[in-house]
Amino acid sequence: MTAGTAIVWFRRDLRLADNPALLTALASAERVIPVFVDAPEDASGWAMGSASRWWLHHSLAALERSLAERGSRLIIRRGEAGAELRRLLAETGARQVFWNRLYEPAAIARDAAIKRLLRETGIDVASFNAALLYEPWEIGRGGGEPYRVFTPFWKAMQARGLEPVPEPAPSSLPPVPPDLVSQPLAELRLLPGIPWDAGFHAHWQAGEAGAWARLEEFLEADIRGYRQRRDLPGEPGTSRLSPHLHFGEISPRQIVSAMRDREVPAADSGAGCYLREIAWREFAHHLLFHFPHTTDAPLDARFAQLPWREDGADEIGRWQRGETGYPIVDAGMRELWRTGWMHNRVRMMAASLLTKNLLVPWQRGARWFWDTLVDADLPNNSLGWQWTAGCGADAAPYFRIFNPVLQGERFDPKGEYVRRWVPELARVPDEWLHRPWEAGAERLAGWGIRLGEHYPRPIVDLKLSRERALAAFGALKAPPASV
DNA sequence: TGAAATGTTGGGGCG
DNA sequence: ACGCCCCAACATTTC
Repeated sequence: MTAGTAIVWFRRDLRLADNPALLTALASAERVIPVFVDAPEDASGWAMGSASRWWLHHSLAALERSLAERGSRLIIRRGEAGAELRRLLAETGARQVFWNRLYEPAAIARDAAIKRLLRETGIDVASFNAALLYEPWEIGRGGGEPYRVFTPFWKAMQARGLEPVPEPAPSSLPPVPPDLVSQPLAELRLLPGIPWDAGFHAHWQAGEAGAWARLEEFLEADIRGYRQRRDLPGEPGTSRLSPHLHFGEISPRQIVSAMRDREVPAADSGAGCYLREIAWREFAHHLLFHFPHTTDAPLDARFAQLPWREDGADEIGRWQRGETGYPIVDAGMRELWRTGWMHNRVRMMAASLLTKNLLVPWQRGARWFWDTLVDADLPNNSLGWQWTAGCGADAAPYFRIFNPVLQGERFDPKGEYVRRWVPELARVPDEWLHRPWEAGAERLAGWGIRLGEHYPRPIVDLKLSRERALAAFGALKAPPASV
C-alpha cells in the first residue's frame, strides 16, 4: 500500500543507502518527510560533545545536499523530539513514523516512550536496525545471559554467520511540501564558538560520500597491511571509519559486504582482523544494552572502592593539554585536540597513564574523550575506558600497566608520530625521543630544549606510580566466584 | 592489546 | 681438557 505520508526520523543514520527506515517509508507511503530534530537538552548527562557536534553539523549538511539532489528536503526542527514529531504529524497529516534504532540507555527510554505515545494516538510506528550486524539481544549465552568476555561473543557472532545484503540508495525521492518549515542548519549552533576546529577539515569529510571515499581508500590501500600497521600511530594504517560509523553515514553491513567483494576475510588476513574490530563495536553495544549503568559506574563494582585520586585537577589539565612529559602520550592528546581523533594504540597508552599511573578515575578521562572525539560513541567509550582501568568486561588485568616509554619505542620507533604532534622534540634523536629526561641537560640544550621550560618533565615517576597502582589494585577484595 | 622480575641456557674468556 | 664465572639471550613467572 502506498498512500499517505510517512515521516522518517533521522538520528544517527545519516545516509540514504542501506537505510531500512527510509526504504520502508518509500515502500509504504506516497510522501516521505525526512526529519532531524535537535534536542536542546539531554537529561542523560551524555549530551553530544563539542567535537561530535562539529561532525554532526557537516554530516547534516551533506545529508541535506544528497536529499536535495534526489528531489527531497531535510526538515530540521529544534525541541523535545516527541513534541516535535507530533507537531510535524499535525502539519503534514502523516500517519506513519519510521526510524532506525539507537542503543544508549537514555535513547532507548526516550524512543520507547515516543513509540508508545504515538501508537496510542493511532500512528503507525516502526523502528529498524541500521547500525549493527546483530541486535544486542540477538547474541547471548545459553539462557539468554549476556556475554562479558569478547572471545565467546565473537565466536557466537561468527556462528550466526555474516551474510549481510545492504540495500542501495534510492535514486529519487518524493518532494517535500514547500511550505513545511525547516530551521536553517546554522541555527542549531552545532559549530564551536571558539574556532578550535580549524584543523579538522584537513582530516575529515563528514557525510555519506566521505564515508565511502574513506572505505574505498582503506580497502584499496591499507587493509592488506592492517594487522601489522594498525598499531603504528605514525602510519595511516587504520580505517578511520569510526566517526562515519558512529553517525551512521555507513553501516557495518555495508563495510562487511564491501570487504566480501574484494577479499575473503580469513582470520589471519587484514580483513579478518578488521572484522574483529567491527565485532568489538558490536560487543560494546551488547554490553551497554545489558549493563546500562556502565557509562558511569564500573561493571565490576569492587573498583568503585579504589583509592582514586579525585584531587588531581592540575594533573588532569596537563594530561588534557598533552603536557605530561611522556612524548607518545602528549602526541596523542594533541592529535586529539587538533583533529578530533586519536590513534587507538595511543588511546590505550593515554588512558593507562591517567587511570593507573595517576590514579585519576576513568570517568574523568571518558568525559574528556566524550567531548573531544569526533567519533565519541557511548558504548565504545565506556568499554574502552573500563577495559583500560581493569574494571569492565573482559578487562585488562589490573597489573597490565602500559609503560609509555617502551610503548613509544615499540610502536613509534622512528618517532614520526611524536615529531608530528610534539614539534618541540623534533630535533631529539630516536634514541632519546621517548625518554628525553634521561638525555641530560647538556645534550638537551644542544637540541634547543630545557626541561620544564620547552618541554615538561615527566608528570609522574613511572616505577613508583606503577608500584602504587599495583598496591592499590591488588588490595581490592578477591573477585566474586566466577559463574 | 604489558612489564618487570626471576630462572635457564649456552658460549666464551680465563686460570 | 676442564671447571668456573660472566653475561647475553631467551623463557617463565609474577605482579
